Amino acid sequence: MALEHALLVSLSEREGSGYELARRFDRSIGFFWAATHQQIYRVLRRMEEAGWVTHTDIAQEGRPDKKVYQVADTGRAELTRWLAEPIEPTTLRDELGVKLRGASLGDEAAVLREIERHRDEHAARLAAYQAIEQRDFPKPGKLSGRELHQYLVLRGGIRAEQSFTAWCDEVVQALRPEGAR
Amino acid sequence: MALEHALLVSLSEREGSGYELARRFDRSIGFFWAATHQQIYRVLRRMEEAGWVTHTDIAQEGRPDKKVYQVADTGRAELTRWLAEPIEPTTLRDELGVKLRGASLGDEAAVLREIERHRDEHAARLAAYQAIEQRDFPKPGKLSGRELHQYLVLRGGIRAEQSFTAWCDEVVQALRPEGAR
DNA sequence: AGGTGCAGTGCAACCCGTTGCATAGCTAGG
DNA sequence: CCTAGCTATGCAACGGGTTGCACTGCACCT
Repeated sequence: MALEHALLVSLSEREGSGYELARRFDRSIGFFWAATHQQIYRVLRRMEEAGWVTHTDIAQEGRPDKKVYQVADTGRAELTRWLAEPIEPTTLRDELGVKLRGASLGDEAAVLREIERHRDEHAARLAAYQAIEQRDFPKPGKLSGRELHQYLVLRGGIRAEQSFTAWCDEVVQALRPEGAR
Repeated sequence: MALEHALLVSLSEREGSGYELARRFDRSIGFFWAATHQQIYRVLRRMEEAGWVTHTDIAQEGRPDKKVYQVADTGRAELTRWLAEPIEPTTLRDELGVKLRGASLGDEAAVLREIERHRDEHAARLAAYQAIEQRDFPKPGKLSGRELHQYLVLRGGIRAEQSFTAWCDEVVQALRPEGAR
């Protein structure tokens, strides 16, 4: 149920097409809620049927036309309603833990390499998030309102990636063969 | 695709019924991959059709009969194959980030209370995991093989909960109204 | 000249997971 | 005595998400 509301949040900040929303997600709400263009298109249509958003067709030169969506009153009301509603705390969901748990039933060295690969990928994401932090929020102490919320969401992404890479390092340290230590 | 393999890992350690597996998940692999009994029953049946597992009916007194599943050779081979295969690094997926991101479009105080509630829940999980750590792995330096892997998975759960509660605290600190600081 | 990549929308099929419900008998507590 | 909760399995329906594919036209690189 969260994709609808994530789209409402994003469209409340600025109207946009499905394609634009997909790219925005990659850079911000996507830290907490990823989505493909397919899904976004489908959900936008459903939301329009429900009257939460409306769209305007925009003709472009040299590019395909696009549908720019705006939040309607009903959508704003729905978002407010949802924000006040409690949600279930989530649990981690990562296949890597399953692999590690089963490592002794297969090629343990391969699992270890996989963990190193994931560590590198998460470290790269961490670096990307930290670059955004430095560039867009150089003085976090002065923020308030919407900007402060955006910053705190980014902080969540940073903390998650830090913690994951640190865990991978712990695992690699513990499993690296004796000779390599 | 990971539930099948999580079940294979768990059944490789010890045979068991769907019900037992559901409870085991709550205490170990569940840190990384949660599952309901419904899903487990369905997947076990599918796995049996594929020849990965077999079951024995066990009659019990005063309790319903149960189906105890064992891993077959094909299942063992499949698990080994999967363990060597690369998987995609995951991204965080938590509605709470979406709510925080949209907080200024609704009742901000309610969102803050929700974040505090989640912090408490995650802190409780952290405490539960740490209790398991103390009880089952008092001397982690001496572990190796399967036990070491189990311990490291638990460490992943602990780190994730620590990092999440710390993030919630950061958010609460930053958003708490001036007077309350 | 040809391939890659971006911008833009969309269909169809599938898989995974959740929710609500049903059944059944035992045990423990109020 | 009755209700709640545990053990144990399962059906049916739905909703969310992923994957593969299709079409168009421009820009850029080799």
